[in-house]
Amino acid sequence: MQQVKRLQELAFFVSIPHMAQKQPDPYATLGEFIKRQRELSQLSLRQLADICGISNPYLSQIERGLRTPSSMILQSLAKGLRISAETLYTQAGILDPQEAEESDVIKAVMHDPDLSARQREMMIDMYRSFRQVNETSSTT
Amino acid sequence: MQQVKRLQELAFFVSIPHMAQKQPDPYATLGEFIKRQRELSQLSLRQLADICGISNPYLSQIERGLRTPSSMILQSLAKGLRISAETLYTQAGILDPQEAEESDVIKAVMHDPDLSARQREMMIDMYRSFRQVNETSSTT
DNA sequence: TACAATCGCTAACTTTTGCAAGCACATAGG
DNA sequence: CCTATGTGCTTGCAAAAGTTAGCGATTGTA
Repeated sequence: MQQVKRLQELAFFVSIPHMAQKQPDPYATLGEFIKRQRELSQLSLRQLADICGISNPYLSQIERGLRTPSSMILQSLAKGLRISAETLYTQAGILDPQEAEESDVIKAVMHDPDLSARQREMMIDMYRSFRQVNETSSTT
Repeated sequence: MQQVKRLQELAFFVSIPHMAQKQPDPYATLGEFIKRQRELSQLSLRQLADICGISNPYLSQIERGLRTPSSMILQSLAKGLRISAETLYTQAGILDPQEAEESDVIKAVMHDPDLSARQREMMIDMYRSFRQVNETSSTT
């Protein structure tokens, strides 16, 4: 139930510009980021909208943070802006940035679709324990 | 304009189960994949729905491919299933597969310089056990 | 048998997404 | 001056997303 609240907070953060002060990034909201990218590409709002196959009023609303675009629209925007979809998702606060910095083992475990959630958790715990043990024993 | 059509095709592909024959993956659709993950985690539909903060009928519809979840719902599902959001997006056909590079857990473990040989062995054993358990339990 | 709890699903509803039509403003060109 | 074409924005509206209430079926338990 409290997850709902977290979702709402995320939504709020994504769509409302002045909530962006949390991040040091000057283009913190998804909309601002997209607008910035569009302007860097010298594209007008309509041009980008046409390229992406979405309507121009809608793109306008996205840029101003009035609408939260769906996954597919976001994907389409990523293609239009020649940007990795992951970058866009990260900007939108949808993808975890720190995940990229995790160790390869953890990443691999997280990505393995053949393990259950519990099993993944166990393997990651195990891995972290090993790392910790090695840490302390080497500083002896 | 033809981008619109591509979007629709993607939507169709994502949501309609029997369109999934294109992929060799037996859990090709997002819904099937989520269901599989949920069952691996021994969670009932309602339990996962509660964890993710969404309604159970909606999760049911997602699993059956009747609804396309938004980015935020997908993210929430990823968290609930302890799986990388990227993996989920890739399954949904929203992220390119090569971007998410499903690196092998064993390979990652083998290459990790911070683990001892013994620790590597243990992790790989553990991983193999899990896989085997899942194998037998899914052939029910 | 009956009562309670859990499973997944259906139906009806509210909310949000995304679009078509059209507004106001600016820069030109005839 | 008047049309033309560009910019971004506002306004309803259809179609999806997502929720609440409740169904029938199953399981355990008294």
